[in-house]
Amino acid sequence: MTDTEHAGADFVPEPATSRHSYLDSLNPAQREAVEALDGPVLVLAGAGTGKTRVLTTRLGHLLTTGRARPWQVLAVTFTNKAAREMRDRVSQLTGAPTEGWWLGTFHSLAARILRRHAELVGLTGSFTILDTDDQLRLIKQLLEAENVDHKRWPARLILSAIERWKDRALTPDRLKPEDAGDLAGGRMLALYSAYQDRLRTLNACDFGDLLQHCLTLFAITETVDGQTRFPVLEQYQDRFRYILVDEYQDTNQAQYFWLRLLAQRHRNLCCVGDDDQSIYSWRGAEIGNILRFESDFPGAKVIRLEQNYRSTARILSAASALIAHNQGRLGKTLFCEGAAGDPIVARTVWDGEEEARWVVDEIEALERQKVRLGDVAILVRAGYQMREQEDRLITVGVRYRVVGGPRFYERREIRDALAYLRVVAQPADDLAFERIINVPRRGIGATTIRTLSSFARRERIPMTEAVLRLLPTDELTGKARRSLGQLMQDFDRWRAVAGSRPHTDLARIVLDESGYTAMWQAEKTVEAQGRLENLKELVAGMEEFETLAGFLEHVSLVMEATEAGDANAAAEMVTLMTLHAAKGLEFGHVFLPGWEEGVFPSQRSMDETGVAGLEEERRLAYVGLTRAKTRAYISSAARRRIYGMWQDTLPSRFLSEIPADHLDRQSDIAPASGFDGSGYRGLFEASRQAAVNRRGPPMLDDVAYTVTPRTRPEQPYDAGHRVFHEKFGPGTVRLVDADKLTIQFDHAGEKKVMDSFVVPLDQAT
DNA sequence: TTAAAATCGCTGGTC
DNA sequence: GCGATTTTAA
Repeated sequence: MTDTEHAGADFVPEPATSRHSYLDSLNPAQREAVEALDGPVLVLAGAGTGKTRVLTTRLGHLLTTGRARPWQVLAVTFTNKAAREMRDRVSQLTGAPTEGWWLGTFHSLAARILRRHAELVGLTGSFTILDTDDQLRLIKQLLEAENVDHKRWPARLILSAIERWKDRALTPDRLKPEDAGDLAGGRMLALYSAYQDRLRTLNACDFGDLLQHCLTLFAITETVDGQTRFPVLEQYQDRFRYILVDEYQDTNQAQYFWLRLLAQRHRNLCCVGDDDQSIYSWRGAEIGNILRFESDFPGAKVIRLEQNYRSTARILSAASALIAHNQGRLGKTLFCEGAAGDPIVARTVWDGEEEARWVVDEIEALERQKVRLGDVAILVRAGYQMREQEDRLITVGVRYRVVGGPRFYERREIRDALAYLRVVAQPADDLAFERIINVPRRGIGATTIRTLSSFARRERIPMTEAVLRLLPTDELTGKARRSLGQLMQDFDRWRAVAGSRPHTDLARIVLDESGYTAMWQAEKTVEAQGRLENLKELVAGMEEFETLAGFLEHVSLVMEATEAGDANAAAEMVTLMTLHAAKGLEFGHVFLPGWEEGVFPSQRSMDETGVAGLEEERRLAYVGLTRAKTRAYISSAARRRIYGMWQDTLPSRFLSEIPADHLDRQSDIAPASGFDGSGYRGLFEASRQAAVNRRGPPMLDDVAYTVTPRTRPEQPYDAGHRVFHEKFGPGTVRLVDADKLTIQFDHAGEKKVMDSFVVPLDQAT
């Protein structure tokens, strides 16, 4: 391995015998978690028990004691934010340089491995990473090509089926027809295969592929002296002497395989997580991974972090009592040394509007008590609950921010600009090409695009290649033909620029010469003005990166939201977000509106996955409560307008699962009847699915990679043959030049066309 | 090609 | 009941 990984070699670690002052401030369990370096370790870190501290200290400890060099440690997180935080804190702790560390998200680390061996899975090192938009566009095309009713089987649904399979490391060849059921009218497996084929043609990956292709690489074997070896896998197994994983309860099956294979050699795998905070099953997370840890890794040491440093005793007991209603959990007993604190306010109000009024009134009261607004959060179950909270906050004039809004890189102008750059960097990136082919307007309409894409698909070539092949023919008509010719020339020129000038210059040139900037300038609206600003910001943001490819990778893997407001302003704003978005955060005062049956727990979640769904909702409630340091406020409305219809609602069963003496029950209306689950129980049983009782860990067996041969129907034509062309009608072949035919059409004159556009006349019926 | 009309769907959302 | 997307009409 030749790269910058040895940059940390000049860092001299302390001898292992010296005292490490950073250990002194840890409690015994934390200290044990930091010092148990060898063998498999599971750190069960309850909410607010100093998990991040343990993770970073452990990582620092590995390096300071000289047990491992930075490039021998693999540290994996789920989000870029977590990775950044860990990187910052460890380098602060050890003073070691951070280059060359294998610290990052699953996807960025997998991409790093994959880029080095891309050829082995049929990609090149410059492969593109697609986002959801690209994926959906691709799937829509495939649905059309496969003649699937896209009303009945929306692209979103097809995509999520594919993603769930990838989460479980199920490639198309590992699926049986019954796995797909009647999805896409029985065409689902064909669609999945076609999707993968198409990605390979595009030299592209989706996020799932980053992991999946790694597994394929790891499964590559060779025979040396009659012994089976795994050349790629062993290389990384040898390298990573210590592996550290954050949020292990959120790992999916593919990630589990990936970790397990990498850890097999040194067996120094430390996973940190909390089964009670597993709230992502709907995107493939397997709580079973953490529940099974001890049996997966025999001899594993399990360390429980149970001392909570965040919340009051009241909040902690309430949350513990609530989560105790779950069956499938490893079990922890959280305790704290702080004050008992106030009971949780549980208020019943008449409707949603009144609820919002109450929440904001309470926030104003807190403000009068000198509580900073930055220390207050409103956590909702679903996005649709945000509006009425926002309305009220605006009416009253309380400053707030919404976490999880639209992101910088998801804005239209940014995606357009990136699409141009992607095509420059990678001519085979059809999805990017299609995005900008007629932006700004160039007179290339739906018909032209359909011609191009069907030709490209038939020939198994990228669209830009299809354009080049069709340009010298008459398949393309006047306006479209001229603009496409121009566009191809432009891209050639830009690619030359890419080789000679800095990529920020390239971006300016491309946006300018393509007419893209002009397009927004022509629109004299405030919105267009903002878009131009964003484009400037994009180009400015590119400065940080050395290469265009580096920048593009950053964009696809690190999709960061740019902060709209200043950081100092954020300190004085109420935070409004979903419970999911709140995981890992803490606030002095937490408002939890909408605790009603059907809303929270969400009816849909219970309908779809029964008891498992309910337990996940309960974990979400646990996450919500444990975000609060000093006070929590729960509210439920007696009726609520859902999808425009008024519905009477019952208080959430979660309220009745919190011991009454921890609650300060307040009500504006007649006392609400508590939840009595009797009517529901049968339903839950009936809809219980096999989600939980999955058997032992499935093993990764050998997956051989096969290249799909390029198939091209042979259609030998000769001068004199009678043929039929969809657009030009019947004609006679005059000249044959490889796949290009010159044909004298009966009604349309002489044209040059591609052979694949015509059929022998006797077949045309 | 654009604008109006109709339709859909509606839990969570990182990489 | 609302907003985004898609279809249809001009």
